[in-house]
Amino acid sequence: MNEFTLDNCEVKTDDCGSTPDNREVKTDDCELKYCYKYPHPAVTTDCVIFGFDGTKLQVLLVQRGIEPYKGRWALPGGFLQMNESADQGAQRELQEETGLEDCYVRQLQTFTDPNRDPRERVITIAYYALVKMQEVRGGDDADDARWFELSKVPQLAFDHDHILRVAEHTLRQQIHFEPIGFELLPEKFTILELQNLYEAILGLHFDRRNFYNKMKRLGMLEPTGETINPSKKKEALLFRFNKAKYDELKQSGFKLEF
Amino acid sequence: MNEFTLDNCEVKTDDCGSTPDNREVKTDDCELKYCYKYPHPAVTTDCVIFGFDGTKLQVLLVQRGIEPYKGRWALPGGFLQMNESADQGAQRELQEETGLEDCYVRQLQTFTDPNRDPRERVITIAYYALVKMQEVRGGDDADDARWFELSKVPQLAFDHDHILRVAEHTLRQQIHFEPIGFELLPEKFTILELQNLYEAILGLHFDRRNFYNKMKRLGMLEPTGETINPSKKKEALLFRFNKAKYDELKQSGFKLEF
DNA sequence: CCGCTTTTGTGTAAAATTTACGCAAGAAAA
DNA sequence: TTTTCTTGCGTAAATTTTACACAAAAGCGG
Repeated sequence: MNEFTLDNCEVKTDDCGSTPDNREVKTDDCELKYCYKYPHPAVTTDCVIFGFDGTKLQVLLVQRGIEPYKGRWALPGGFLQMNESADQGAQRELQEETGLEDCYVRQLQTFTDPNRDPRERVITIAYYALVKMQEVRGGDDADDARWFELSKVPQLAFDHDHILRVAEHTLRQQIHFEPIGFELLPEKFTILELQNLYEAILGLHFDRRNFYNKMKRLGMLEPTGETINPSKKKEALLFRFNKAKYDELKQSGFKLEF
Repeated sequence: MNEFTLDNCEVKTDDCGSTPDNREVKTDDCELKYCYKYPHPAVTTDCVIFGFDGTKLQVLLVQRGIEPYKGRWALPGGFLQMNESADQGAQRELQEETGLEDCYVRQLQTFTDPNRDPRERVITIAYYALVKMQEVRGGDDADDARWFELSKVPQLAFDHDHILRVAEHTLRQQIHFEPIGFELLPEKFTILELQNLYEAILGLHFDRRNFYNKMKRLGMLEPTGETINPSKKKEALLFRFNKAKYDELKQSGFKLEF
């Protein structure tokens, strides 16, 4: 608010309770004090949180405690605060849900169907995040949050099924340009885990030896010298992602393909 | 509004004038009748409209008639209506500005910096559109709309410079997966025009003969039999985009690269 | 009309990359 | 001890990309 007036004016009186952290709060006996000449939609952020267990892609969902869609699983999310950007809002939601501070979080798309929420007009700015599952602490409060294998996600609340499909599609596209897969893996990983991840994201199958050769040639994998033995057969080498090498390659204009 | 109540309630009284088509309307003497318990941001859509003149990429801008940023050029846009999706809103803006009905329009990103509008909190859902410049009629009203060569865009209003940069980047990425270039070309075009377009979008230079061979091998160009002679030297063959062939290739899982 | 230059259509050999496998060593299972 | 997995690493053939060559069409200056 400053020297310019807008046709939609906001009028603030005194405070009337804490600001809403999510859509669950339900109080009707309170003054409606934010008034505009024209209707404004409510704005939320929702976040598709992807994880990887070494074999399959997973997504973190929360169970709704109230109507509408009470009992259904949904993407974690909440109302956008007036003093934060949507990026900050999504990061805040993610932190509340997983305890993680610095993750790969990107805006996905904004969903605006006038009827996507049965209560009032709500548009949601959707995000997707890639996290290392191992570092996520369980749900803060009761266990209303759970990882689901991507192929076993139940029907979700609102249009969240649709949002999830868009997120999967975007992840598939994104991996062609950035090595975002590494955001989903622990610091040290085997080639097989890396290949499983790429196969899970792209829905393709690669020849094990060709995948190995290609990764080696790209030079973005750095041997740790350590080995691990999950299969109880031959020992497998552990690698870590060589970010310096990736940045170097990116500068000289290279294209990441699989 | 239905059986579920939300902590933010909307109260409608009688009508108070037409709904706003854009942020330019300025009336202060009118009742503020849309009230919510918590503050709601205003929501607009803005559209980056790309065109191609055969050599350079262009963008359609409008000149602002009022404060803030009066006189500055800006992306065409306006407030989101409560009964339309953002997609419909963007399409409507585009139609008003260019007269075109069926264009390639995609959501770009939502910009939510709390201070991006000096008047009140406004978030904008940005879109980008690809149009055939030849088919665009001049600005409806006075000539407040103009095409700008991408490299000659002046400083824009609000955060529209930033939005434009994001749109350019997205266009560059998008062209790797879909032959969206054809949306920018007239129905019949020469190989040289197509190459100029790809070079303009990607910021690269290709060898003319290799580009020709690659396009030919992909099989998405269909000779029209006609020729054209813009250079006044040798006649150039005119092609059209073979969408059927593209759809066929897409189904068998091919990747578009340049 | 004649050489000269520009523009366009088409090709081809070498370099690089992708694809399809082969092979052997380590370790548990039979 | 033999078999069966799993993993590390290599290599030849097919395909694609890259770097050029060449000639026909057409304007231009003389």
